[in-house]
Amino acid sequence: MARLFTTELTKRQQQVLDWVHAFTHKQGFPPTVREIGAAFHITPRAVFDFLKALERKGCLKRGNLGARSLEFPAAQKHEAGCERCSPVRVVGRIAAGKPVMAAEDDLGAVPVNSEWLHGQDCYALRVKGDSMVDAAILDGDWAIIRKQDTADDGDIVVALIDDEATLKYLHREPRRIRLQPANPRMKPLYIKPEDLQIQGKLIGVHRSYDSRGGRAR
Amino acid sequence: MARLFTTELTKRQQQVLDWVHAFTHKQGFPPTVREIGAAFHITPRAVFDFLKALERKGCLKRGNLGARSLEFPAAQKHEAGCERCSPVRVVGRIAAGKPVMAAEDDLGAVPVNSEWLHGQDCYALRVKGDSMVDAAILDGDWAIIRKQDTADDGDIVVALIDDEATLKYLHREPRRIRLQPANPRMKPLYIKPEDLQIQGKLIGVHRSYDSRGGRAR
DNA sequence: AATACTACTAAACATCCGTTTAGTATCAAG
DNA sequence: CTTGATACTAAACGGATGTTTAGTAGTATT
Repeated sequence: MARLFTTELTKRQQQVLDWVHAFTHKQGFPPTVREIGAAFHITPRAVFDFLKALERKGCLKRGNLGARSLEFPAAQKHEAGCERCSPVRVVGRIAAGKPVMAAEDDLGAVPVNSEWLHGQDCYALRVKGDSMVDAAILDGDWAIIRKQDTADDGDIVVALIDDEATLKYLHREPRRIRLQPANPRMKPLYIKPEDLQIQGKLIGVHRSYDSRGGRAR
Repeated sequence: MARLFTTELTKRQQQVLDWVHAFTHKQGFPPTVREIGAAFHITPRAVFDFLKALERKGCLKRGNLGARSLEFPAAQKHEAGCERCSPVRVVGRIAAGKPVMAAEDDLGAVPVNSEWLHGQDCYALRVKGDSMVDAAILDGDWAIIRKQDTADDGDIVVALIDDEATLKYLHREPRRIRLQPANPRMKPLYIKPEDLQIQGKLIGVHRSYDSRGGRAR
């Protein structure tokens, strides 16, 4: 083997990537291979090679939607948001067998009113299922969670049970903990106090009603 | 002259614009006319008409770079993974005899995910009462409203009745409009179609839980 | 010397793109 | 009744698009 796999970019690749980024930011959409080619006085085929190299190195993703279908992973830029809000990372989904606190899933961030956070470490989870409907928390809502390992009686908490995270009411009983769903068709979960693992406490809920025409994909 | 120039969008135009915004934000680049057409089951030519109408009304700009060259005015640049927020003015309370659209009450602003707004004129209302509990909207929640004077059947709207603003489900019936609360203990309100004054449509909900476990202020 | 990656050119291909031409139908205002 | 806007269909045009095939040349590592 001649050369090992690298994620390092060559000077030329960096120039191309920079230009593509600049174009995308200025125009609101990525350039075509010929637009890139024109900027560097090279043929479409040369650009094609650059894009493949940049994709292999994880700098962009070539979609399969034809013209201009370039996607850029993660956020490189965090521009002027408003002062009153902070981006809160979305770390996963709850109540459906998916673990929380897993490796960063690149699910983006949700802007939350800074006043709600009180400067503490928070994260967001996308709610799945309707175990909390009676608490006015619906499937698809974003639950804003403050990281803490204790909570008060009656709080809505994120609890970890068998590597599954669930959103439930916390109720302490004499010799056990009751994790109560807010859904009459669901039974409470009883666990031993020493098995209780609280991942955080619910401090807020965000919901979006998307008005979509046509068919959702 | 038959009809005066308007910047108001029709219901259908609004649906198309919403879909285009959603696509752009999700993909990082705008859709092609055929992608829009596929979503609404219409021909490219019909989409072309919509884009021209939306351009005339200032909702977007068709570039001259061929495929996907749509630009959106206002602040919103759609870069993948970069979510931002915009401050949305709080203009009052609802469902308790207080008028909306009153003089600025200096109730502050709520930061809302820009993704939800689609660059359109929105405002926030503090919910009072439990007329919408079954729709998972509680007393004290912030209702994020998009200003519009029409809505689809089944939408949750802000309707003005005798100078009072209420949040209700909109249902059109043969000779009347039914404004339905989401609370079994409350009766629907029937009004004549010509008396219906829609102030906006619910696009989002924000809720904050107090640190003591109860509800925020 | 062999291997692998970089950095390109030239020409071509099938497909996809925005747009055009030519219509149909509905609605509302003057 | 006309005008203008909305909301579409059907078929087609020319050009732009990503990609492929077939190369050349240079560099760096093994």
